[in-house]
Amino acid sequence: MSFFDTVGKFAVGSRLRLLTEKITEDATQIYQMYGVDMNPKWFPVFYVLSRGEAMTITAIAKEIGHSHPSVSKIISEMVEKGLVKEKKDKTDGRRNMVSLSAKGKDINGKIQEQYTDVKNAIEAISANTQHDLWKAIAEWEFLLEQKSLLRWVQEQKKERESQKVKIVDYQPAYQQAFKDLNVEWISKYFKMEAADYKALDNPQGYILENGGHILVALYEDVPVGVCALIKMKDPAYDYELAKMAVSPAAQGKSIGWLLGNAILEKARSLGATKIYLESNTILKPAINLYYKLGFEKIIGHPSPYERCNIQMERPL
Amino acid sequence: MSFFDTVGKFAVGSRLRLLTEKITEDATQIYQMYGVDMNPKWFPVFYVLSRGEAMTITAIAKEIGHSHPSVSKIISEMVEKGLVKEKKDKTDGRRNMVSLSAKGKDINGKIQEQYTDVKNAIEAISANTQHDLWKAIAEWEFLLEQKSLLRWVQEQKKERESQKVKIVDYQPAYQQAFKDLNVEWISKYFKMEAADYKALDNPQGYILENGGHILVALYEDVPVGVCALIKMKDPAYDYELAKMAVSPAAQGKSIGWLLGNAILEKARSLGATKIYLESNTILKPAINLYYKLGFEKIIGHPSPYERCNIQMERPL
DNA sequence: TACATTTACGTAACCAGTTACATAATTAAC
DNA sequence: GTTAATTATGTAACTGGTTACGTAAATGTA
Repeated sequence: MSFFDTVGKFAVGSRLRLLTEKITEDATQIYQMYGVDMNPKWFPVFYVLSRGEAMTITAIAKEIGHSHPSVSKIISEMVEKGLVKEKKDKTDGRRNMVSLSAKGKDINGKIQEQYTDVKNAIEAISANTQHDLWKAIAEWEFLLEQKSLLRWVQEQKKERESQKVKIVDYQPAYQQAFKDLNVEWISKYFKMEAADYKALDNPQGYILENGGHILVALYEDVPVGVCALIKMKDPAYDYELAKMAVSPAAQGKSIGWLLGNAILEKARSLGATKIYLESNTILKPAINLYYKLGFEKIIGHPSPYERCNIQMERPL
Repeated sequence: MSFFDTVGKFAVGSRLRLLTEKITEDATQIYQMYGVDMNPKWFPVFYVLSRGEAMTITAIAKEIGHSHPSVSKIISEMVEKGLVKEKKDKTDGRRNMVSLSAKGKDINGKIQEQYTDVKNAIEAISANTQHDLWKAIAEWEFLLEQKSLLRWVQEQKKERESQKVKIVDYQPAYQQAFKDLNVEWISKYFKMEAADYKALDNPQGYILENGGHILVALYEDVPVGVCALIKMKDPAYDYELAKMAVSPAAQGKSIGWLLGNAILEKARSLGATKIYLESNTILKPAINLYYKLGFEKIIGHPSPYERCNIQMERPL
């Protein structure tokens, strides 16, 4: 089984499963050794009931981390063996109150020595290791509770992919992409307006030659995001951030974030001290991004666009 | 799920199972995220085949640590999906040679980025822990390979129980036990002889009053083992170790060992320098015990007992 | 007070593995 | 050259869990 040596950590799951099996396989014999007539899989249920209180199926399930049907099955097996007894709750007809029978309590007495021996055996094994399995499990449980493995992997993917993104200056070859990417979202959520066409059909004349700038995000050399910095007439601001668009196919690569930061950097290098933008609150991810980039909501600035219902600014 | 906090290490198995589940549950979604049309459970098989060589079912099973029927099922599922192809071995008609199909190889290309992201994710999780799960698993695998959990527990049990054994001096109240325990094994393997009855019916007159000693092992105050030190006439020896018997019901508690050591200690305190015994080689556990106690085989000493075919001595 | 929602729980079907068993092909032994 | 033992594989049945679903009781709400 050289498998794990070569495949590495990709197969933690498989490896854990095999270890679990190895640890579990002797369980039946161990119970026999102590003359305890119990199925190992009943143990967690047995244990929580051994405290004496009657419990409902779901309460047991929750405590031991099983599904309720699993507990339901275990209980009916234990009832058959006479280890536990069931009793309908008088005040709540749904509840099935389960508790240890006399025989169950008797077994609980016998099992105490087994507890200590197994516990000591596991501690003896641990004493022979450098790395504490028990504590490591607890840490993993905690970390995966906070953030699932899926999320951890997603972050790695995003990280790796964002390193493949290059932010470059606009060139005439990107005009089509600049238009297409913007038309895509504008026509999805709103209607294209006259001002849109002016800027998108002729970014050269309408944006760049008026002192503006455009940045393009390339993913594997394909333009997947654009963003413009438009020179404003209003003396309170230097530039407006506008025409920001990211291809839906390239989501999850932090392209908006990279583009936004690059454009702020560009503005800074041009000596700007305050950037303006306008948007619409139905574009939640965009608004979120703007907040993350340091923009703050302002009120009372007029807009030529019908679709805008929020204005923001970002001091540099 | 406070369960594990209170039950402690007795439930490692359960706890490992839950962690395995938690790690495994996202696997399907992770494959989806990378557009890889593969069932997570196929992965180990897929991985070993991705090295390019055609392999038999059993070779795969052995390498990944599954049973062969498991691999057999996985392969037929993968064949159905077109990921692998089967081919009967020409020189050995039993063998089913399995290898990746073109489609399988294609997926192998796509999956590479997934490998690195998952590996990095797991390393990122590990970096947030104090205790290294991966290394801890490897250590446990190794230790359980050497000695199963059952054996570890057995040792703990023996250790604990042997602490409940008390070795005490003979008293008339133990005469019945002294006789019964000896009759039990003698009549099981041989026939009771005249010399046996003399010693067992009257240990007081036959052993103690002739300068001998008897020790009794009590387990929870019940006599479960006996052993006598009989004064010898032969000037070469001080005492003979004889009439050692341990109840079969009390096996596995090291009683023979404790009794043997106590009797040697007693002999030493009496100033003896050499102990003699005779036995029969069909009593393998007994002979083993004598060797462990430091006895060595000698030849050419006459015995009054028919059943003896081996003589041993132990210098003190 | 009636109706929708939630909760408790059992049953059924599924899942990913296992062991047990049967069969065919190969290899070893007399 | 038979016959016995071993090996490779597939099929069936089992295991210890799950999710999906249905029903009845309790609870919340208009």
